[in-house]
Amino acid sequence: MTLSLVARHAGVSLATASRVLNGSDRKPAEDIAERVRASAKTLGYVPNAQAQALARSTTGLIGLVVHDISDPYFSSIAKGVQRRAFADRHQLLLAAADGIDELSTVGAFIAHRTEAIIMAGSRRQEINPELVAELSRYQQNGGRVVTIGQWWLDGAGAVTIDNHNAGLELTETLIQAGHRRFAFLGGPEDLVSATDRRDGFALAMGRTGLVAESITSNAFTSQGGYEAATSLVERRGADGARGLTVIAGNDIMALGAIAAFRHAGLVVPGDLRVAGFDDIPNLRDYSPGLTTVRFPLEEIGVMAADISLSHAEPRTDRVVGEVIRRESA
Amino acid sequence: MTLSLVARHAGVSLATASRVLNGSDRKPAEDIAERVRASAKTLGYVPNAQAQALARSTTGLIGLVVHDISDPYFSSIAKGVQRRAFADRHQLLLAAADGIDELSTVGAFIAHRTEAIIMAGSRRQEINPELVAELSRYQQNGGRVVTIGQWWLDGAGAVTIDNHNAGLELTETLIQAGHRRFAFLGGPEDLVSATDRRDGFALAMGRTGLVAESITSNAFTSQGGYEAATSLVERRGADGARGLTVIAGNDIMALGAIAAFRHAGLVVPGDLRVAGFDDIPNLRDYSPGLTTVRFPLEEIGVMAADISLSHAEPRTDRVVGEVIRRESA
DNA sequence: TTGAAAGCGCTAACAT
DNA sequence: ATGTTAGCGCTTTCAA
Repeated sequence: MTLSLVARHAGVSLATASRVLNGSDRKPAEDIAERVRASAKTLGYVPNAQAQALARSTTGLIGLVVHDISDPYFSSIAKGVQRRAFADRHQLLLAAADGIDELSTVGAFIAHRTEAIIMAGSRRQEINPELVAELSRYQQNGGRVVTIGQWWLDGAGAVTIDNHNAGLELTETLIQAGHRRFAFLGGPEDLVSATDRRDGFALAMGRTGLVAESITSNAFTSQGGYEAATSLVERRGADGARGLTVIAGNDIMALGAIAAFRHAGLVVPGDLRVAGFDDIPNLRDYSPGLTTVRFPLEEIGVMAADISLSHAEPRTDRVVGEVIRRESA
Repeated sequence: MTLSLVARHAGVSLATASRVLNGSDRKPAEDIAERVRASAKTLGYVPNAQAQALARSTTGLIGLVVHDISDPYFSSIAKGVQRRAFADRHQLLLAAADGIDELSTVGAFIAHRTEAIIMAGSRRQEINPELVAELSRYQQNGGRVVTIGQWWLDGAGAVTIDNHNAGLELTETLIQAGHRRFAFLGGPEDLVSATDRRDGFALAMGRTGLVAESITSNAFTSQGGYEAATSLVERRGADGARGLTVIAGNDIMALGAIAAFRHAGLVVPGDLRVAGFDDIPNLRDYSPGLTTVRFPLEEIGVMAADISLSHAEPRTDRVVGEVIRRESA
């Protein structure tokens, strides 16, 4: 079903049919318009977005690249992005970039002429220069880039997450609450968000003259947290671990760590304390309640989409976390 | 940057440039090809997927509609779909359909000429006839539809999940293990997957001559489970609830229910037992370990994408659950 | 107000 | 093996 078929069926020109069916400033007469709509309805006309995109040179597409959509951190963000995009009649192209294929993923988005590309949490210590080049060219051609986590691309918008401050505040809060012996079960060394959290932790420690009993680096997953905790217990023995306050790189690592401690016969918060970051959904169901730093994940997605869709200068929105004390620490 | 610019820069025809850059059976000479590739590279050419789609009348897009992408059930499925689609150089259009906008969502996908539409878990007791009409027409025009959960559309492919059997087996397993007093905290009445699980439960009860002490219906969310459990305790008192085996409509309801029981001073599995369905990711971290019926969520996504991309007759794959006993029941 | 026609960037016959 | 050209379905000047 094409527009010209509809036009013929309604006995009008292509141009007129286009004007009544797919918006325009010029408004055809109401009787004509009605006839066209009727024809469209009976023929089951659905506009071809591809053809429209070609003619208007704008696609109504926005692209989101995440590390792992099954990670609650990213799926919460995705939900926000999708909601905001949909409200603006835009469609969401979703891709996962588990590292190496980031470039080809972005390439695919560019091929599809997405109006914006949102990069969630992929800021590594050393950014792939090819990626930067690709995204920069994309921007020069009118594409908009929004990064989530940190700002790391010239000319791009961003929703920055103050991980350093989160690490600092969480640690200070716990120190003020009387905690003294700390271990940090951090995320990957090459992820800026992970090292920022760790550095914030280290700063708080330094200010108080405390020294961390252990600082490790593992995957940002439940398994990563589990392994980090397991090896911590192996190295120090259950008795050595007792009394520690363990800060994990994020909530799912924290949950994995707690599971590992439990398997090692250690009870949280009885034997040791654990805290995380993010406040992922449904944490309320978890026992013990996890002490964490809350970030409004879905809202972050909305903000990123907002910047994507805006016509103004790309802006940077800052998000600061809020320490949430629960039972685990 | 357009193909014709590249062609001119390389001193060849549009057709030749197209052949070397974007596959074709006809293979231009290697020296020519090299020249074209070089030009494309220096000019930073990226094919316009829209134009290609128009010319080839195939978009390389597949659409996925889920209820809520932040629900681990759906995000796991989405991960599988995305992975499989990406492996076939296809892009994923993701949309959330919290009920009413299902039709417009599907409409948008059709406008974008997705090659297939995967509908995850939206099978309601009474299907919107407009939705069916829209999808049927889509299929007649060459689109492929795959439903996840149940098969409910003529001519569509499906990955069916045997919820009835899951409810049956889980209940029978628990009965054999000596459980006698059951309550069922089900999902929404209008969702077939929810009622199928409940019916399987009821069948197992009937076969053994047992009668459920309570059967309720709430939202398929942690909150739904929490409320169902809370009202159960309110109705029967803590003592009345003690000794019950509570089967929830899915895992997140089960976790919500356990939290509610805990807040009511009841311990699982000490005071009562709880089980769920799905085996969502990271359940291992949860304590007590949740007894559930495992479905290979990510694999289900892969299967659905597989059917979407296949050129053969749309098929229906059946997935049966596997009862996983853990500590909670 | 309505219509005719020139693209948008690319593919795929069809010619050469 | 390479080039010419007619579309793909739609928007949008420009004329009427």
